[in-house]
Amino acid sequence: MTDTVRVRFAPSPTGYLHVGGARTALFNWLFARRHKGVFILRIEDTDTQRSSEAMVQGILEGMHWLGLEHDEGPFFQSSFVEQHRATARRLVEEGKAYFDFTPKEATDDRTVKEKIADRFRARAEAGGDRNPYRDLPLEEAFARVEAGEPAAIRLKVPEEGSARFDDMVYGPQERDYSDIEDLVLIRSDGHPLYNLSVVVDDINMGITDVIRGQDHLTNTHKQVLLYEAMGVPVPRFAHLPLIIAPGKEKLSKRRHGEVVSVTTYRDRGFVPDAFVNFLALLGWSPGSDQEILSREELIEKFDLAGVNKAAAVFNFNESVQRDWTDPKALWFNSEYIKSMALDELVPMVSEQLKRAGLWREEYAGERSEWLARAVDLLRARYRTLVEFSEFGRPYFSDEFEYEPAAVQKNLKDERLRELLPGLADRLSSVGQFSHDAAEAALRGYAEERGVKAGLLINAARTAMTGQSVGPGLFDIMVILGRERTAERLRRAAGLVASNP
RNA sequence: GCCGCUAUGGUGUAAGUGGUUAACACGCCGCCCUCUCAAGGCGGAGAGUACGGGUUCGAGUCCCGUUAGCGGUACCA
Repeated sequence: MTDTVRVRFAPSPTGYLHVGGARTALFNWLFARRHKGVFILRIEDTDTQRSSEAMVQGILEGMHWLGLEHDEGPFFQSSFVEQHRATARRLVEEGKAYFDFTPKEATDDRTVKEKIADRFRARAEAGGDRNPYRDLPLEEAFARVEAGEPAAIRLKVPEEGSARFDDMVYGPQERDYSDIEDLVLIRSDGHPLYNLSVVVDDINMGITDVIRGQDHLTNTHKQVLLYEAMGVPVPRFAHLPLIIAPGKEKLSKRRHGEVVSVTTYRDRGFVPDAFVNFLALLGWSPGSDQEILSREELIEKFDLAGVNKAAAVFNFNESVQRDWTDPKALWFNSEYIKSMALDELVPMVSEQLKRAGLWREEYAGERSEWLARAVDLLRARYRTLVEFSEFGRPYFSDEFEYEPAAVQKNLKDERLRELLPGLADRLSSVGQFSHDAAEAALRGYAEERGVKAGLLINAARTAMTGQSVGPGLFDIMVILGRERTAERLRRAAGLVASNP
């Protein structure tokens, strides 16, 4: 037990990195870091039909964005197929596996479930006899293979007794051998299959702890059988509860699309640490009330004993635009945005401004301090980075839209047509253009003209940002500066509604 | 069909070896603050622990059954 912990994340590149995969990767990474072990990335690309290079890139990108850097790899399973074949062949020679000459059945993946049911029924009618090739003499079997007859290789599962292993999350697991079919190790076309490949690779990579989704729980018995057949020690296993869709439906890439893809969260303005924090608490708890946990705290507190057994609902809501994903994920993000170190936030916002075409070179130079102030002013009211370039646009550009509802609400009083330019003049004359000076000037002007300060304040906010909501007006004025303030106030006079 | 896993407010989770009115967070509602919206502060509604049986002085915690959801059962991964 003093051996170095070695874990791996082994996605198959048949799709983008989704939240379930990301959570599995995260837990492996946390476990490795917690135990000062090694985190390995292995791409299981043996399904050549469905795997693609683009998906490999997508997975790598997603992991990099999440900050889950691997210590070894990426290894590609496809480069180990010779070894997989050799292992299977050796098992045949040792009498632990056998050649099956039964002609391959055509499979169409769309109807597998029905096929399985059909097969079960047929088997029950036939009396459930076992494979006739199971006990074919070795010489005869090899002779037929030499002669070119296609054969799959299957593992000989014991006829009586049961397989068992102890799962670090789900506890002791037992399954009758009679419920396990002699699994195919190598297809008749020579292609190694999943259960064989993982086991061989995990052995080669010295994996000590296999941490993966619960969808592999029952198949683990087959893998344990394989370890035993090869005469090597069985690693520890930990299965993670699955992440499911609202309504406790299963998560489907097809149906739920990009809302479950990690890159969507990157593109829609999530802070990586916030998303990691959210993911960590989906199926795991530190056992305390603490919700906000830094990466370091996560590593320090991570423990498989705190992993929950029930599937966790990822509560996204595709139908509501501003609440497109799990509200708690959004809350974590806004929490990070408003309380993380400003000098970490500013580069993220800068990146967003670049993407939106709002970046100016001065922000990196003489205006860097101004940028930090602007970000600090806005951060408490935004939930994603993207909002800095959307709702935040008027702060970074002179070209922005006036929201009709805001204009309607705050620029409808006809007196404003004249008051706004008047206010601009008044503000131009204040000495130091500060928050307090601007406020004094505005309030004084309002009193002189016999209008409520609120009228001017709300009108000015809409005049300056096109919006009816936002930071305190005088903060807005200071951040935009005297010239822009005056200019926007004058410009907006033209928007004041003419007589209703 | 068969095998397995799971089941605490709408969601994520707490409640060491069974022991007072089931806790926290998100979300929701209200109040305060206030030039608006957030943020922040304060308060509230919302579960009697899927259902039904047991065991026990006592069960969210143990046992059995039912139901539901999910997973597996492939010459997919």
